[in-house]
Amino acid sequence: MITSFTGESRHFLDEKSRLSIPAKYRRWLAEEDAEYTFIVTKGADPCLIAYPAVEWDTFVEKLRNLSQFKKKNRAFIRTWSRNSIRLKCDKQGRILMPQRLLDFANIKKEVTIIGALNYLELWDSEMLKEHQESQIPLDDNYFEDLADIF
Amino acid sequence: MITSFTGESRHFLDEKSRLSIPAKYRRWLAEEDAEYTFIVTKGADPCLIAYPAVEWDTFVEKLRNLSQFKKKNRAFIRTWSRNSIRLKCDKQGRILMPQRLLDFANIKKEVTIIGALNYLELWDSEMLKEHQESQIPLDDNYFEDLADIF
DNA sequence: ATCATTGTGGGTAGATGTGGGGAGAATTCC
DNA sequence: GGAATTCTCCCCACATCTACCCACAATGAT
Repeated sequence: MITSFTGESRHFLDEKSRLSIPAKYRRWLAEEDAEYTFIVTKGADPCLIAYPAVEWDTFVEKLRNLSQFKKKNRAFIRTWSRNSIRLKCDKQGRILMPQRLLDFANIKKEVTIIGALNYLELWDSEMLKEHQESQIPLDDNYFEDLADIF
Repeated sequence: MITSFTGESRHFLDEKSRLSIPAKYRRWLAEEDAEYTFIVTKGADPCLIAYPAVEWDTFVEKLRNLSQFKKKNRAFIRTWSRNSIRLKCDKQGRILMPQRLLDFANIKKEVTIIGALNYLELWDSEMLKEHQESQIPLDDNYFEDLADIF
């Protein structure tokens, strides 16, 4: 188990589409992965998700066990896998972001990186603001539901 | 166990019907197979499948367990086997694609290569866009389904 | 105050994807 | 059987992309 990612920080894409991963997250990763490998994929929300390789491998293990002879499984693996890209930080701790993923999350220049326990969320800062406004507020009902878990 | 293939990339058949295999996939293969051998076969969907030799062997192992005394098994094995071709990358990392397979997948010029964990899918880019069943939209249902697996 | 760390910018060598010539092997045709 | 044709795969070429290196300002730590 990896140290949980928390907090958020604001970074900028440079002209070569490189994005610095905050040093604190890289450091947490270092126990498991000296090469700083992330798997970046499209999120359920309009943002990108970056999994440490170790986390992601546990998903893959399960997907591999799905039979290829079911159409639905094939489509599922295809969709999952084609959108997931294995990216290694360069010596400066940056990741080269494919344009396709940047477009999906509407990332232009300023990026907000959110530590979400076992993964990172990469948001276009503007997008995040808009998205928050349209979100369901975390009202009393939500916390009542949480009570079922804790 | 091989590193899982992920991501997708867009390549072009040249006039000699050669197709470059993305370097990242070749590199992942290199741990197992210094000769970069793939077994290419017709997919269940209208695309081609390229297995690393190692993956192919485990697959064959399973097929061998099917009884020859069932007509359907024989037909299946026959179809599967006759369409499977062992192809080696040339020194530039390209594979010479047999016309018969290209025709099956309707591959003209532009090819989308999808890393699908333990195999690669080769799609004609147009075909992939049109083939609805091959895609699962990244909507709420998709992520709900994910929850069933993980 | 000083020094190390971090995030960002940019030059450049090497890797990568694609095109095409040509030698030798394989196949076909007479 | 032997010649002609096709096929395969090597090589070289070259534009583009990647990831290294160095640099430096801003920040944080001692």
